[in-house]
Amino acid sequence: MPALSSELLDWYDVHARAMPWRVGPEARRRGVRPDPYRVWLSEVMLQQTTVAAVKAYFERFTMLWPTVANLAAAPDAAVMGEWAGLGYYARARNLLKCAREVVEVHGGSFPGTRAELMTLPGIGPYTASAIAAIAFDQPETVVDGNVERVMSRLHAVHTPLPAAKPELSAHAAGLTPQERPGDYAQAVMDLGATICTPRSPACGICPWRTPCAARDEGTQAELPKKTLKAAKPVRHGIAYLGRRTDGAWLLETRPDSGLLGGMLGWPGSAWGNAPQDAPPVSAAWRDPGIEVRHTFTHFHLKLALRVADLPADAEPERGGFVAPHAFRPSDLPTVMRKAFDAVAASFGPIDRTG
DNA sequence: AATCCGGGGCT
DNA sequence: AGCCCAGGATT
Repeated sequence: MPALSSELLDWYDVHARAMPWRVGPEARRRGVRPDPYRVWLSEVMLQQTTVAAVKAYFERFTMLWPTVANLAAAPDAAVMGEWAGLGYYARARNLLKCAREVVEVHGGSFPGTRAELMTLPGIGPYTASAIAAIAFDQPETVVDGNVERVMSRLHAVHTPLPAAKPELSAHAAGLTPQERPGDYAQAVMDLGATICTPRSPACGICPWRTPCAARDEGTQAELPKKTLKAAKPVRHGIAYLGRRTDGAWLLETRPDSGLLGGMLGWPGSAWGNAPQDAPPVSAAWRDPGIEVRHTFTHFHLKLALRVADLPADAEPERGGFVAPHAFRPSDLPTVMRKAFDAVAASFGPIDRTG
């Protein structure tokens, strides 16, 4: 009887999904090796993010910056703007730090061991193992949400997450083969993404349906168990969308740390239990009667809006003016883009007579 | 160990 | 409307 890993690799040989950053099992057999830069970039983008959401961003980044040296040389604002909409913006800040460290400390080549990769910004236990296994074919064990789910079912682990993490990691490590570790790592994650899904797993076509302990019990849809999460509170705020007579928008780059850190946004109040006025400049602010709703990781936001036409000599206390040709709504994180989309039509044509 | 960080897809 | 996440940094 073949080892469990062999059965999964056989399945992967047939069912591996094509992805822009992936070297499939067939090409690997011909000796093709993945570019560590592309593996790293894709794995960082895939942190807490689905394949469908990542694809367009990956294509755009690799077109603009084909090598890690190209990315390292890019202006911060360009990278943050291209990352806008993908979320978890600390990833983008660490992406640049990491690229520059690879160039300056490692001569432009990613280190090939898990331990060395772990020292780089934005590369933690999961990503270090993924790069070592996929790009450098080292027998490292990859443990992400998919693997935890697959292991909890294969071994019928009823301990709730996150307490079960060590146990699930141990199960995963016990299955990692010495042969084709890169393909195996991707195979387990593909299995979790396509067959061993959170709800309604497709056990009938699963390559591990026979050894699966949860399927024996009929508990596969209940696993992994999780401890209940706290309910999300509602916060309120006000955002100010001001446009000068020459068409320039009043925007600010947010502080490097914290929520939406380093991203472009509309100046506004702090977000708390109740909305409070905090105009960035004295002006005839109007209430368009529109409320933007947005949900972050740990709270719901209800954002009131104010709009104003600002005089040519306006001197705001916060933020700066961005000329119309330099302003791309796609540079904004989603909540800020929602605010723009909600009121953009309420601004009239630009007065070019000054 | 607990908390802080987006956003999209699914049911 | 609530649920699920292809995690890492910070404290």
